[in-house]
Amino acid sequence: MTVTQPVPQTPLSIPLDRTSPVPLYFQVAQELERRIMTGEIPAGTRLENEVVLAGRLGLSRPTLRQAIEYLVDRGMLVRKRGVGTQVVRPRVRRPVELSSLYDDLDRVGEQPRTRVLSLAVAAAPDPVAARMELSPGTEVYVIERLRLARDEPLALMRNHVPLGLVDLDEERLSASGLYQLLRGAGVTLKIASQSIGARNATAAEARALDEPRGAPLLTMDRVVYDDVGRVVEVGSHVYRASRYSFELTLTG
Amino acid sequence: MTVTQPVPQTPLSIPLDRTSPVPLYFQVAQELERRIMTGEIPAGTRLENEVVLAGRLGLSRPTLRQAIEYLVDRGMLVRKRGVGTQVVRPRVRRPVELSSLYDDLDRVGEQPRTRVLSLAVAAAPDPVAARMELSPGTEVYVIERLRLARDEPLALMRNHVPLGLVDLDEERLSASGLYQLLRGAGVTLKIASQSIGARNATAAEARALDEPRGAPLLTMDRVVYDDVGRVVEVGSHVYRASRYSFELTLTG
DNA sequence: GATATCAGAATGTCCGGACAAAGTAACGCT
DNA sequence: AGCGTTACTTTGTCCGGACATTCTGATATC
Repeated sequence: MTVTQPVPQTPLSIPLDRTSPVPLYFQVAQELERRIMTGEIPAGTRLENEVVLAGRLGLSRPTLRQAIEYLVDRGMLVRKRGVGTQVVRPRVRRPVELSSLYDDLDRVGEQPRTRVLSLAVAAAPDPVAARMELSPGTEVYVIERLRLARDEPLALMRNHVPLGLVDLDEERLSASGLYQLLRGAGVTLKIASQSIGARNATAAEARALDEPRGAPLLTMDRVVYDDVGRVVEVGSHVYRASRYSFELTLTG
Repeated sequence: MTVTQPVPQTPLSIPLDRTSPVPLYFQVAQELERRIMTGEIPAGTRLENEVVLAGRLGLSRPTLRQAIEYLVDRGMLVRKRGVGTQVVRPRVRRPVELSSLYDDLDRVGEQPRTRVLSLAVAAAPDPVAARMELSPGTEVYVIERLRLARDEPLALMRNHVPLGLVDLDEERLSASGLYQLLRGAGVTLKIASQSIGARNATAAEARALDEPRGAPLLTMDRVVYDDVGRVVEVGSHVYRASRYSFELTLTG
């Protein structure tokens, strides 16, 4: 038989603030996440069983379970009935968030800039109207932008946004991302369904993106819904494959 | 002010089998999901409040909440404190699963076939070894396959699998997908981190995939971990962009 | 008439307890 | 020594209740 590896185990102690508006289960989850991320609790560690741990922290088992469940959902812990709860190797990236390219670049210090090529209110083309679940010919914002990072062109973006959600103007679109503006207008982005493909650049695209003719491009078509099921944005973007790729994390 | 749209509401009744090994909350969740998917409960419907509904179904509120939570996580319901729970427009696709191309094609009846181009045990190239968290030069399975759908070439796939997890041979790889074999060997695929990009085909790739020279290809690099954090597979694949795209759903 | 306050309704959090199911390991029998 | 059985540990499911927080709309006030 194989020798079972020693499984480190720590008697866990977490300070809780019962006067805080932050829920107790979330305080526990956050603190655990921090310790796992920093390596303070190394991968492979087995947590004490729920009953004991709840007792030690002065919490009820349901509350502690809620904290653990939160981390299991995020892929940081694994539970097995009859066995216990174990810390999984921390993964750098979270499951893809519903963020815009602008936010992504901004976060990693890539100095995003936007050049608004056109901004108009016009009838949505039929295929777009269909995806937006609007009757053909309904007027929507039509936005075409060029996104740059570190002053290098990165992507051509065409978006369609229904009227009435947010007031758009060139200045604001240049200063921040579309999603920031939507969120700022009280829209809660909830679900997006997207399709990622590839094709060669057209002559115009190659010119705009400073790529040679026939250069490979990544295409991304996305429909975004808010928390009440409305379509809030339809996007059709092309990225320079030489400078961009999609990173994502899947959980099973 | 805008006229608030009428919100349909249904007194809900779900038959429960308390002798079944299927948990009650899951019975409720499944039945609700079915009715939402079939349109029996249309989008926008507001559910009765949790207390009343739990009473009607003969369940406790925590149990009912567990069912609702499951569906909220899957993006089919939306909850708002002080307001209620509402049905979101059903989305065709679930958040991306950790499935292999073979399974995907099989499910939609695309008649997947695999031609094993080479299968060997060899030292992992350094970059691969690094991604697999193995010391340089460790021997692993090296697999090269051509995936066909409806007898048309679709993708070139190169995989690296550590030894000791599963015994691979050409026959079994031809008959099913790699992930099926791994799962069959008791490996629980848990988390994958992947990167999707694009580039032009090399001459050899173009030939194998029946594409013209310089055709755009989608590239996908993936590292898959199991439930105890081991790397179980590293894949580096190229797809014909003319015949394939990645579909995925994000939730925020 | 506009604003502030208040009551009602709904979900969010938390507790304590009970039994079931699954996996592990020790035990006892052959 | 090998094998099946049993006991134990641990998570999974379920119940009932209590109070907090947030949102909506009606009421009262200025």
